[in-house]
Amino acid sequence: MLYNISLSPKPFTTKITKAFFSTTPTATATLLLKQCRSILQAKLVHQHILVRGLTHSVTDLIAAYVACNAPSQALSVLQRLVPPCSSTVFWWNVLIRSAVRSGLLEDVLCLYGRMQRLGWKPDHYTYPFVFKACGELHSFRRGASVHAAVCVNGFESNVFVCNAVVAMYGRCGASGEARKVFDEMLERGIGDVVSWNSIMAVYAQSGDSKNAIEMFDWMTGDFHVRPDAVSLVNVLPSCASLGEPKWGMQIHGYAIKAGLFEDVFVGNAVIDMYAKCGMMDEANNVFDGMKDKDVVSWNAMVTGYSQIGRFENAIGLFENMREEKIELNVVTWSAVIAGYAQRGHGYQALDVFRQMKTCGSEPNVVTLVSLLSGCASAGALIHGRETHGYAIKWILNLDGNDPGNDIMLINGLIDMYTKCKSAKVARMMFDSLAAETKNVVTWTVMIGGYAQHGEANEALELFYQMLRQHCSLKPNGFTISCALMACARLGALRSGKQIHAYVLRNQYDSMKLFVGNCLIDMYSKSGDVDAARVVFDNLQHRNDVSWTSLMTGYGMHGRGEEALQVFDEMRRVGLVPDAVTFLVVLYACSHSGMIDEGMTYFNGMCKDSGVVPGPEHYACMADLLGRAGRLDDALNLIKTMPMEPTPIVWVALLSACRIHGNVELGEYAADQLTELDSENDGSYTLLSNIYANAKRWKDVARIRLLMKHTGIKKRPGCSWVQGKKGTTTFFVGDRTHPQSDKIYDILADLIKRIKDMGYVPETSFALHDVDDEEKGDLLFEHSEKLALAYAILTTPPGAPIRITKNLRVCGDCHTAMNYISMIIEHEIILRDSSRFHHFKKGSCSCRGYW
DNA sequence: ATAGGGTTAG
Repeated sequence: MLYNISLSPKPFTTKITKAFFSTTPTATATLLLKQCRSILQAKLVHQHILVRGLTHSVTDLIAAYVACNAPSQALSVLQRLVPPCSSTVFWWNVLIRSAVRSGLLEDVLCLYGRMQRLGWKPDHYTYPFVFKACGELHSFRRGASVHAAVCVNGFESNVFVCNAVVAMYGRCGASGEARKVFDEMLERGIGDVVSWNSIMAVYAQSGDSKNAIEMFDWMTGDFHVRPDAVSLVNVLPSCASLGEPKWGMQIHGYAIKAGLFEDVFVGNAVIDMYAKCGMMDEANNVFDGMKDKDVVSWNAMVTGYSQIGRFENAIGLFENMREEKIELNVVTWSAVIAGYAQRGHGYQALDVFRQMKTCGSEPNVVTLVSLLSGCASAGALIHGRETHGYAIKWILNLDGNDPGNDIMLINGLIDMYTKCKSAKVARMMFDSLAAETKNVVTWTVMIGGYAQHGEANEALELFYQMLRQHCSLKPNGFTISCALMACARLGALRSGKQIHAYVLRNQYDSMKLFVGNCLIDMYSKSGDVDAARVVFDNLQHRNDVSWTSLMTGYGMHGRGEEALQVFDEMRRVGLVPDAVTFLVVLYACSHSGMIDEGMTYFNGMCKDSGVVPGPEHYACMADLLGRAGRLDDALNLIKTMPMEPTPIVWVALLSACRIHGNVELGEYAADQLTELDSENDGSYTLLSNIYANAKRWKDVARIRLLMKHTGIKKRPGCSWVQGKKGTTTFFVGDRTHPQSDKIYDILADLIKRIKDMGYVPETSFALHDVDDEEKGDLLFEHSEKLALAYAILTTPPGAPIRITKNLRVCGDCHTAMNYISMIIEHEIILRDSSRFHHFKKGSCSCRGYW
């Protein structure tokens, strides 16, 4: 609080100054004050005035202190003056203005209060400054009370004051109040072009593009007010955010006609408008035609190209800027870094960052945050850490940092660490933050990080914690999407439904499509595809993701016919299938044994829809043919691939070999995988199982040794049971559950009973070379069997049992569950990594296609 | 008054 310091100069005692001032009269004091260039000089003269009692010089004294940038000294003089005193309000205004300019907003309000307590009335100069401060402080309460004072003191007919009121309400997020004041101005006939600009800015900043444009339309139409450059620059961003260029083009034309286009600000705003509408050719025309370009013009072009994915053009322009020696600023660098980051090229982003530092440009928060997102998408932990270090240095070197910047950086860091598989580090950062520091994004990146990282349980727990602890911090659409993603992973139908209810109770209008699609995905993957259908049918707007999510749901449930119906419907409404859509269609066929249909779609996708099959599509076909036992056809198809087969293709063939016990082809596929340096733990397990099935124990041992040597560990199988109180997790051979003994007892009893019914353990699904008896035991410790026993223990009779497994369900478990479903009072709904298995009285919905 | 940044779906 610079302005509260009340300083009286201490007596000055050097001989020289005494000698210098001893003969100076009042007039000389005034003259000297005008020449003061430092606080020290002003203080000397001040001292002299006090000693000599030259009271007439006080206004000059205040002026001198203001000129020497010593507002607190000026204030201390000012405060001793008593009204009426000519020109004093002027000096209060000068001080208030300097406080506004230095960003000392609270001081502005203090000065405003103090001047009134000392008996001065603010005037039409004072109020705009005070409103500016209220606006920047986003303090509606204080702004409104000053507005009331304006009305009481009869300033509501002053156009400057009223314009400031409009802007203040806008900054406080009260566009309705702003509009009221604006309308009153129009009624009084005192509105000017600045008033129109102000109300347009209010709407533009609150994201109300329609109203912003409507105001522009009225202004130029019914009211015949000539817009100036500011009007255009205010309204153009709103045209862009409508996503269609109709209004923007009109205003572009208007700017040319009105001769406002020479203004570099207008040109830049037009470029930006076209760029945001994705019309880079138009933007380029404007850019080429501009006489004066500045760095903003270039940057708008660079980011425009970068954001529509024409990154080569963006980089080209960037190179041009360097050639033409345009001074690159921090925005330019950040935009290029962000461009690389968005395309997942984290390493190039880092490289540009290094160049930036060599060029002597200082990075800011935006640069660092962009860089972090690049590291995140590249999974580059080491570079992420380097950036972390830089961020710490950067924060420490900063004075007067905006706290909003800190949290931005921290959010970026948390996101980077979760995406670089360091969820623990991320969580430590998250936990070390004070509750009031965290914002919605902080929670969302942490929840989303867990959800995507396979720790979906943690994600849901954190989400519920957020709901419980932070009534003031509401989850936004992103948060909801992340939480639903976690439910989808776990197959947590109950939690998913709760979140669905939460969505219905709270308004998530702006995010309807995203949240809706996540709900479809959640219901599909949690075993209730019919609920997914209801959500789908109730969506007002659907996009390709909505359709494919629903198809995935039908596909996972083996309801291939319905999936294909959805596909037809999707094309009927005019949506064009893309690579992902076809992948989903092919999987639906594969899971339902619709081999001919799958072949037809695969063969026609390029011809009919122009989608060239990629390795994923070939992998899916290998899966489809392989499951059906047509292993040679699968191999032949792989051989016709126009590109090198990727690991997933060989894995598909290998798993088909596992199902059909083809050792020779399996070895071939495994060899191909080794050649590709693929570190797929699943492929070793598959090959080992193939050998075990053929009773080639030496080879089983060899694989086991190989895995040991290369340090590849089998990803532990893991199953989740959905219960009333949430999710319970079981790993292979898990004995950590408090009711573990009971669980194993139940399981042993079940196995005994189904053995009597004819169940024979399929020991080839056990990984190790041990005698048959023991292998049986290992099989019984598979996580899905433990989960089933626990579910039987805790589920009320008649209620369905829902289990989700992280890997594919093992063949033995599948058989066992089929038997078990005959002797228990529950249906078993098991979801594994690829599809649903709905066991009901001894039969499974997958009909052998799994 | 114009340009850049962190979180979401198949």
